[in-house]
Amino acid sequence: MARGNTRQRIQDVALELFAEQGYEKTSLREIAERLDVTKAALYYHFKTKEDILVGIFDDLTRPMDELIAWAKEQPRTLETRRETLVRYQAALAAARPLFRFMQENQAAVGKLSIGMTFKERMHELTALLQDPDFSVKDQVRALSAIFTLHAGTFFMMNNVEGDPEERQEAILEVALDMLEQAHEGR
Amino acid sequence: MARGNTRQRIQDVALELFAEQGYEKTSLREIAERLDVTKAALYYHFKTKEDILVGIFDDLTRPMDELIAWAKEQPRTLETRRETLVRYQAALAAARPLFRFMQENQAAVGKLSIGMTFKERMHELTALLQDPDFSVKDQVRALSAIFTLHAGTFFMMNNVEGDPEERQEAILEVALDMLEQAHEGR
Amino acid sequence: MARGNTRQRIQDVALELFAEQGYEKTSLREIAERLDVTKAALYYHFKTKEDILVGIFDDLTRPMDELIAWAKEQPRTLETRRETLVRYQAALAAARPLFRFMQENQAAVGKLSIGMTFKERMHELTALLQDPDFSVKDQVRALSAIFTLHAGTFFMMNNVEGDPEERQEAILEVALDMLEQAHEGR
Amino acid sequence: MARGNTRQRIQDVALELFAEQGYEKTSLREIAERLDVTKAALYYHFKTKEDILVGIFDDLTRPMDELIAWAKEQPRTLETRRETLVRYQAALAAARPLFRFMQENQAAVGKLSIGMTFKERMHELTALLQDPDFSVKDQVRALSAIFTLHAGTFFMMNNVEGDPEERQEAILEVALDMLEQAHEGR
DNA sequence: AATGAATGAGACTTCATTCAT
DNA sequence: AATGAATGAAGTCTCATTCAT
Repeated sequence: MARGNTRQRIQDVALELFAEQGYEKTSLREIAERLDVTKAALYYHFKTKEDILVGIFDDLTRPMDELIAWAKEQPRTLETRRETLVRYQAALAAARPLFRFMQENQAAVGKLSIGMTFKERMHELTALLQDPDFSVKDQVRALSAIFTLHAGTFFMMNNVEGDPEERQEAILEVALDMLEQAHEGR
Repeated sequence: MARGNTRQRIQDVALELFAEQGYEKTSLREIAERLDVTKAALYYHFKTKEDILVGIFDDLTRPMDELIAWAKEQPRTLETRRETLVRYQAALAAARPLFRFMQENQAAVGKLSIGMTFKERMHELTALLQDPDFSVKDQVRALSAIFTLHAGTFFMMNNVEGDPEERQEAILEVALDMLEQAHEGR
Repeated sequence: MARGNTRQRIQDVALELFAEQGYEKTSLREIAERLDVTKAALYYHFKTKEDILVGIFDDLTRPMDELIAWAKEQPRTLETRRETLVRYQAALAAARPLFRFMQENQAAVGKLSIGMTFKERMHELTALLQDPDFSVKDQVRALSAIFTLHAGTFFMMNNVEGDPEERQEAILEVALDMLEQAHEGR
Repeated sequence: MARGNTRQRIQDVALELFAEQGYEKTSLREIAERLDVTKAALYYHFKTKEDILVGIFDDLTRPMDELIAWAKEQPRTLETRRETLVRYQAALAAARPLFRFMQENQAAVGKLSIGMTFKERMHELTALLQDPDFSVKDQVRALSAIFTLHAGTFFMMNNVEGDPEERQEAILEVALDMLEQAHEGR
């Protein structure tokens, strides 16, 4: 019935299942069944299982890539870094299943060709928050700012009170505080 | 020939491989080969593959359980919480492969019977750092202190300069700072 | 090459082997080899080993079901019951491998989901031969009529002389005699 | 605690399980567990799994062997045959689990070295009921007498009313009637 | 009289993948 | 754009059996 969008639908369902059960634990049979297609149909659209994952990454990491590209062109100021955190939190919220998947499947995906790409991205991003004259402690602070956003988005849900929006705001504030403290050098 | 310690050796090798490649990706054949035993021998010592994992958990989460037990008996003061963080970092370092494994295999392990148990432990631990009159932001700070330790132990290695000890010290300092800020209510 | 009939061929070969060696003793490898297919091919057509058996039952018990259905609609007279025995002997001959299999594999099959279904069928069939005012002895006679057919079809081959047809006739006669004696109440 | 009778206990438990689940489906682990011994202990008393079965047969078929031996020495009269049936029903009742097991596991046991032995026994027994000048129909009758006892002991329980003793009596009566009819040649 | 540890064979099952149609 | 049929490799697990102690 709906036609031409099958490729997209495969990716959607796949990501959902990968995030829920892990990449290894999710079989193509499951994906196909959920879409009411045969396994062979998946192979019309993707060359391998890994390819489905790569496709998802290509689509969903774009916001992050754009964020990195943008940040690289800005002056390395506190203000830029604040904005980077703000945007990163938004990216996290937007591509939540992808990030959740990546956080929970590092081991499984580690050896796929995309794995490195992701770690590289993380590395680039965190590097942008660092300043040449940060002390070790300040470097930790800057990094921790990023991870506060991560942990906040994925783990705090059940451990902290407050309505979601209030919580998200608080998380961002804490992350920004850490960034600032790194810059204050104290 | 080697006698009596086979069970332990299985657990050691298994954890190593699970951490390296993920639980799903690691086959019993691999574990057996590495130990130069047959697969059937594994089944003499453990009823299922999952059982191997459970065995590992039972052994390695003891330090964490003891930490929680200890913290529960202390007065809920800043001083107790500082000490909790200090000890937690040590526990993290001691059971590093286990924690690395858990961090990277949440999806795969999520549905095993141990999953919940671990999340419960985390919940209890983080709850001990919280104070009834913390603002939402302070709650985030307290939680972030724990995750700073985690991220510091597992992700910072390649992203922050300095020799390992210096780094560990810096990480702990940052975590303690966050805890203090939560208590200062600022 | 051969096409479309694989499912049927699997069932045929499986029943043959099950009857010959028993259900437990027959491995899927054996079935596959005899068909010159891979084991995996079996799983394309049947979800489990048990499923193969269920498929066979569904197909081969139909004659018996039809016999029961037919008998239920008839008046409960001696004449109907005579006809029931006649038809049952024919059904027995037609689905001989199935019945032989069931007779020899009761233990193995007892716990499969079909087991009960079969016992129920037998129960229904034997009930149709009983009359409300039969004495206990006459009830035994009616039941024995059925079992004479069974025993006759499967055990007498080597124990009784005469050519097969003559034997089958004699078996039926004896069974009918017993039925009549039950009705005569003597 | 109880000592020296382990061999017997193994046989008892084994027969129980074999009868219940079939020979193939019953594992030595199960038997050992039920006895609270290790599998290796079974091997102290029996050389193989099949050996356990052979042991059971050797013990429990004795009554049947004695019955056959006795019958062989008697004159081939109707009276002897009546007595043979009476004694056979008693033997059936006494060694019920064994017979039930044999009836339900023919396929599985068929190839064991004992299998033939049992069929031979049955053959000898049924032969003793036959007379040289029986018509085919009378041969069937004589055979059916035996199978009436079998069916009566194992299948009629739920299909015929009356208290057990009454039922057993009726079964025997029917079997004897058949035998007599064979002799009457009608 | 029995155990603890281990093995080799083989069972059922699932998976990603292919290819003619 | 997709299916039906099949495969080869591999996985988890169970079993009967052995043997030093």
